[in-house]
Amino acid sequence: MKEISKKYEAGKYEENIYKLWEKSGFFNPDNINSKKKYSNILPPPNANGGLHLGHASGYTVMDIFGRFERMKGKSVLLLPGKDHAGIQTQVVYEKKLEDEQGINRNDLGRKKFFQSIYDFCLERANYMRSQEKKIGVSADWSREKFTLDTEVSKIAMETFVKMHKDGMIYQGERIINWCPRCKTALSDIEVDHKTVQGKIYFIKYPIQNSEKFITVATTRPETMLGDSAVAVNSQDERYTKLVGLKVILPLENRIIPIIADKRIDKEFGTGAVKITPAHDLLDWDIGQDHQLPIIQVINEKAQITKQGGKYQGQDVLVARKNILADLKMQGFFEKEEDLEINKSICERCKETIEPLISKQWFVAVDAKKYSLKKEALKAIKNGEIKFFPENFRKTMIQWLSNLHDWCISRQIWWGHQIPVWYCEKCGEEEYIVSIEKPLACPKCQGKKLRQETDTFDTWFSSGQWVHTTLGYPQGKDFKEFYPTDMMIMGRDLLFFWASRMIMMSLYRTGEVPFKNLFFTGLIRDKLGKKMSKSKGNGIDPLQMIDKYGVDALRLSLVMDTTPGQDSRLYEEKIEGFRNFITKLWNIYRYSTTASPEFFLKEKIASRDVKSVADQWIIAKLNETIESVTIFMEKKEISLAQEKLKKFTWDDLADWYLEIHKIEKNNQVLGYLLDKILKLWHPFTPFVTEKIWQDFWQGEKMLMMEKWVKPEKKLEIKKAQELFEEIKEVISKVRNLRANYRIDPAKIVQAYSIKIKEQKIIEKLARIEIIEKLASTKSIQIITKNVELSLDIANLIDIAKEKKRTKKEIEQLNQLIVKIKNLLANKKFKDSAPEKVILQNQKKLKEYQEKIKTQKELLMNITKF
RNA sequence: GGAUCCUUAGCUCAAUUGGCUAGAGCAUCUCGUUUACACCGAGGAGGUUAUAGGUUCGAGUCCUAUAGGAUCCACCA
Repeated sequence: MKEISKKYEAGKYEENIYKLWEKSGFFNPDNINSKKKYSNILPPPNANGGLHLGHASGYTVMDIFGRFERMKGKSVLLLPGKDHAGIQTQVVYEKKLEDEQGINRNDLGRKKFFQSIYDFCLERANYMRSQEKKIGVSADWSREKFTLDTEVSKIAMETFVKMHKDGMIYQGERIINWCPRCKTALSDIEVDHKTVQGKIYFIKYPIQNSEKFITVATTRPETMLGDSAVAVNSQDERYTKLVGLKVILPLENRIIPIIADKRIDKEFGTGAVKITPAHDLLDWDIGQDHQLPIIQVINEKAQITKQGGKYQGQDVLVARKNILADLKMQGFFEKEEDLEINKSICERCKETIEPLISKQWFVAVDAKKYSLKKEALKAIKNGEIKFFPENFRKTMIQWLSNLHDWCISRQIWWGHQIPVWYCEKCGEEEYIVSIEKPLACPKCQGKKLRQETDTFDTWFSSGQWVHTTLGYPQGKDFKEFYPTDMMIMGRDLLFFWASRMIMMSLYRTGEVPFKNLFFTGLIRDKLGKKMSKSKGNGIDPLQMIDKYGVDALRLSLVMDTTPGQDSRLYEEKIEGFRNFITKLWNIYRYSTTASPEFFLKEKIASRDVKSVADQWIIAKLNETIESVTIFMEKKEISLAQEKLKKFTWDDLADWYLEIHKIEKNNQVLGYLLDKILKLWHPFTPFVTEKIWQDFWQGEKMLMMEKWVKPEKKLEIKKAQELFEEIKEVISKVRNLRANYRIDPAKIVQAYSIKIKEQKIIEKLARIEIIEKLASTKSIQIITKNVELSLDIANLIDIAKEKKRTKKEIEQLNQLIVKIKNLLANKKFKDSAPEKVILQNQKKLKEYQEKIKTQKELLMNITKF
């Protein structure tokens, strides 16, 4: 006989099993002959990265649904890809260049720099791909895409051209978030905020032709070089007289007005604010409304410009120090106070953001001809997309409602260069939007054209991921799989990505990109902290796979989780699921070692279901299949798994297998094993396929088996109740034995006037039923179909048993009163559903029976 | 300032959307014999579901308020 190891050695089989699946070709939907389609475009991870737990949990969910749908007979497409991740990758790569070669991007030049990142990403992508395969994702690798692939980017570029035609693109000098380290503009969403301890400075601005001052408060005194006004709240009585007067800007001696604006907070600082339109977002708005001059005093390297006079060339922080010193010397400095400041930082490199005026490209999100914002809102409000969790819909609606125009140009090299061309003769005022380089300038026929150097925001292309990867508009995949069924992502991508995909795909294709949008939560550590490299509290999924196997990791990532809700992960948890995998393995091991002729059974006949236990377990199985299927369809993975686990461990392993040792029925056992392998496969694909292959030897593959259905014909209701009763009797005996330390090896003698399933009760409760008991005293266990008298009266504490029984009677009495009252209540009868009423009636009967037997028992003990 | 989520056993989480005596796992305690499994089995202890009200025949679940925690968005001159 074949040796099977006691434990499932995951590492030994995983690679080969994945190869088996891959070789079969069924990851590719073209090889599945089915009219029913299911598609999920996988979110592309950053090509430069490595696999972390966030990816692992996402992929697990995607794969679970993918495998489930495939087993339901659909032609399933899970389309994988990689994202060039513009700024992030450039930041990483520049650091690498600096560290390894001591050079920067300018040393290489744009072309070489681009090419070398490209090569780097390609190499990393290979690595990343092998890691993704380890998770078990059943993705079609032959369709793998990269955001910079020509066919993908072409479609994304065409969107820009179309948007331009539709009047949704404009170029403008506006205030934007500038990262001095990345040297690029950022959209609002790419800016993070961080509270830091800082100072607020009070500076006196002298009023023209007066001895008086107006004091302004600022956290950034260096920007005063670019002030073009002082503003107060229009309702602020302290200052109404001053509005319209002029002040002399200290250090610069420029004359600027005092203006009134309702956006100024009276309570904050002195209620008077210096206005620097070039370096503050709110000041920019106020400056626009009051037509104030814009004076740029900070440049793109965060240094003072020529406009800043004697401070020119100084870094902002140096300039701040010098300016404060000069103000003090000249008597304009009033005081400083500590203040918590909410600093804007670059999401990617954490550098302090400088708001600057800069010429950038924008997408109008609410243009006349087509409103990205309104169309997306309409679709979402119409319920064209199902959200998991549902309340994220509201969050999305709110965010979209407040959406501002989107700055899409970045001054980095790693990305899609914007398809705009300038004529060298005509200058920047004239530009041509075209994917191909135009032959000549349409105005002057000049041939010297150069392309815009800016690149697109990464989200401009990844926001089109669904329809570009499917080859909109003519692609076969687009026609077959769009709109896709499912999209799964981390909840942090709700605004960044989900919203943009909805807007842009709707704009291009007229349809939403996906019908279901499922969010995973963040994976936190045991203490609920975010995992991060710097804290060193991260868990490496690959290490966990090596140690516990992928199936265990997959379970630990999705079980006990709720969509969109953060969850905690730690090794003990993974270990627990590894233990379950071992249990599954041992169910298989028992089945084959106990009966060498054992085999999996797809179908069995009613006559094969013989004993009460058989009937009971089949009924349990049916119930499990039913609810697991329903839960899966409702996308309740966690509940499905819980139900399955309970059946597998409690019902099958702990009860049915034990009974199988007493009364073997390999037909039923083979049938059960066939079913649980299929049910578990989406969740734990490796171990189930391994067991399956051991039986079928390559004849067929579990991955392609059909999802199971309950066989109601095999079910007999009566047996269920009886078996539950047998279980209860056995538990009661075990309970008594444990309570009174009766040696587990001791076979307790018992007498019975009424018994069913004698052999099972005898074996599992470790008792022996004999003709006549030696002792006249005995402890009784009474149920509907069983009456046992156990010869253990001399071993137990009678007083204690009496007390326990009395307590139970009391409890039952309370329950009975409660239910009786409920059933007597007219309102309850009128309004409660039929099902609930029946349930309660049944319950009442049960309690009444129980209380009867308990009373008998008490009487019996009292005799002693 | 606006919004969302969370608070259930010592710990981590459930509870099929308002209906069975609120369930699991881990940890803990007691005991371990069997034709799979000690990564195991049997049994026990552990709960006023954060607090206070309300709606309801019925509330962990719905509403209101309070407290604590988390997150997101906006603003902070």
